[in-house]
Formats: sequence, structure tokens, C-alpha cells
Amino acid sequence: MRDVFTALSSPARRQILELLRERALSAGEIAERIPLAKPTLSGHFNVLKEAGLVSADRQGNSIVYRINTSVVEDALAALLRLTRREEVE
Amino acid sequence: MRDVFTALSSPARRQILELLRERALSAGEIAERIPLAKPTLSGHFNVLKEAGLVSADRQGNSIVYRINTSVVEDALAALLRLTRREEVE
DNA sequence: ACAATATTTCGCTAATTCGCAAAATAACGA
DNA sequence: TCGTTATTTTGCGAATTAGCGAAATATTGT
Repeated sequence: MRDVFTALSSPARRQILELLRERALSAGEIAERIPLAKPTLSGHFNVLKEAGLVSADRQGNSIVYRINTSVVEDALAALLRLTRREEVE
Repeated sequence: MRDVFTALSSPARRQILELLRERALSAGEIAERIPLAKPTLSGHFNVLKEAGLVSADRQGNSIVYRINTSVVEDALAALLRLTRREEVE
């Protein structure tokens, strides 16, 4: 399971997540919206999958990706901790 | 100004931020707590500074680093957006 | 001016990442 | 089975990164 923050460190991958925020999209639909070669995008999908940030389901010919918001929320919680000074020690 | 998520993608840098969460620390104090060579840590400090995640002040001989929570909060807000489906468009 | 302490910059190597084109795989419909 | 469409895997080069030791820089105290 790859590190979530590593997956989030690429602008291209964050852009993919932004697109998936609204609705699930196939690899091809994402490729129509992001100016990168399909193999390049496929690599990014893999990183996002390994981090648990998206899940993929085949639907006929296409593979549909959807965002996994609960994993985003975990990252959120980790960041939130940094904004709060330790209260009990 | 370097990308905040890129800066957060390194476990070593997140560990530095965790230490700074409680209180500001000098480079040497951080080096006592993290098993990496000082030049390596110095490089990480630089990345964190370029991302605006920490600020540095010389105090006599030492350089004291403190976390910049407002920039962490900006990253937080960017992540939070990903957890909410677009409502108005 | 000198020695001691704290930190950074330099120069290097090994490993990783990002992009692509070409080839391989998977599912569908005729 | 064959052809088409959708996506991934492979293999590559260029660029970046993370680590280190040695040397350089900055500050303090004598």
C-alpha cells in the first residue's frame, strides 16, 4: 500500500482526483480532459490505486475510476493533527 | 515557492513537522531525534522552507525552525475540497 | 585573532519518477 | 474468429531525489 501523500504529491494525480470528485469517470474520459499520453495516465491511476485513493471497476470495454473519499479523509486527519499543538503529554 | 504536497510526500519531512508541532526546535535538536545525517536534514529543512511549511530564525549559534500552521491549513482546505462532491456548477 | 560550536553548501552515487511510443491484453459485436 | 475499441504493460531516456562525508560559512566567547 503506497503512501497517500506520495500519491498526492503529483499535480497530474491531484488533477485526476479533482475530476473524479464530481463523478466517476473512465480512463478514456479522464484522458480527454488531461493532456498526457494514456500510458502516462495509466501509470498515475496505478499510483492512486496503490495508495487506496481510487478504486477501479471494469464496465464492459472501459475501466471506471472513482475517488475513495474515506482515504482522502484519513490524509486530512493526519494534516489536521499538525495544526494542533499537543495538549496532553 | 515549492509545492506543499511535494514537501509533505517525504516521511522524513513529515516527521520533522510532527516534532515541530509541539514546539520550535533548532536544527541540532531535530538531528538528535531523527537518525539522518545533518546535511540530509538540512536539505529537508530547505524543502520545507521553500514550501512555506516552516520558517527559520537564527538564535545565536543555532537556527530555530517553527511550523507554519497556516500553510498546513491551506493544504488541509485543498484536501477537504476533494471529499465534497461539487454542489454548484 | 583564534578556537569551538552549529549549520549549510558542495560533490558525489544510487535509486526513483515522469514522460512517451510501441506492443500486449481484454472485452465487445459482427 | 476477426476487427475494433479501451486500457495496460514494457522498455526507454531525461530529470529529480535522498542519502552521505568533506569542506565551507556563521556566530560566539576568549
